[in-house]
Amino acid sequence: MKKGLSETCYRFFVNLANPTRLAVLEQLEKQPMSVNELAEVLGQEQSMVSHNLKPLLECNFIYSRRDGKRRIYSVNEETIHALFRAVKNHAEKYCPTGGKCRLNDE
Amino acid sequence: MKKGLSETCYRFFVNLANPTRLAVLEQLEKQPMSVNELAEVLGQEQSMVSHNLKPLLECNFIYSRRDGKRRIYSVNEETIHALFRAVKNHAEKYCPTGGKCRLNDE
DNA sequence: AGCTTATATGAAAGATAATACATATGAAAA
DNA sequence: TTTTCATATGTATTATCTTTCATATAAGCT
Repeated sequence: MKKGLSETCYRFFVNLANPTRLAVLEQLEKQPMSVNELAEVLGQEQSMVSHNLKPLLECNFIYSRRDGKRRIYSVNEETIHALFRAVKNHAEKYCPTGGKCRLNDE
Repeated sequence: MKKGLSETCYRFFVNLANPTRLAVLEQLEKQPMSVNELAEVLGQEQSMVSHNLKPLLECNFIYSRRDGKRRIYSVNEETIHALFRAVKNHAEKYCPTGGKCRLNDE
């Protein structure tokens, strides 16, 4: 198990399989912002957002830079945009209901 | 939390964030096969593979058709190929070590 | 019908991750 | 240098997913 591409994919998808982290990415796609701003926009605690930023940083899904005592996070457009587009394409064709979607019977 | 694209993405990525399911997809990309064949190739129990096929089916990542008493599974090339390519692209640029990869410091 | 092979399902146990709370670090201003 | 604001980290609890084992369904053969 877990060999080759599978293993890379695993780390990749585990990282993305989290509502907070996805919401963070969605926000950061709109504009770069700090942890506190993210926390406020998402209605989550600062520590929780911070915890979730870490794995996103480690896999280079987002970047960060200092700005005085704040730290501004921005998204890796290239990867994230390609990814979200792939999901969107799939969803439009195969998940019409948005929920459980078993189009093909038998 | 979990609104709009985020929610769709969540179901999507949770489904993929599993080594067994990824290995299944990787195998099915090579060729369509049955549960028992998958189980043998992957060195996993039949029931476990079967359990993991279910969510993949529900999200239309794979298809299935009867073949006598067997059931043959095949992959949704369109979605899965696009996805794996996106991961591969990202990995080549941002995950040189394959493991924890924090390229940008500060 | 009864037997065999193939696959799916249920449920409990075990493993893993998410969350909240408390606290620590870090940067800048007074 | 102490105070304040911003962010990060440690840890324990809770929640969630994975896996295994036992069993059920399903199809075809004798």
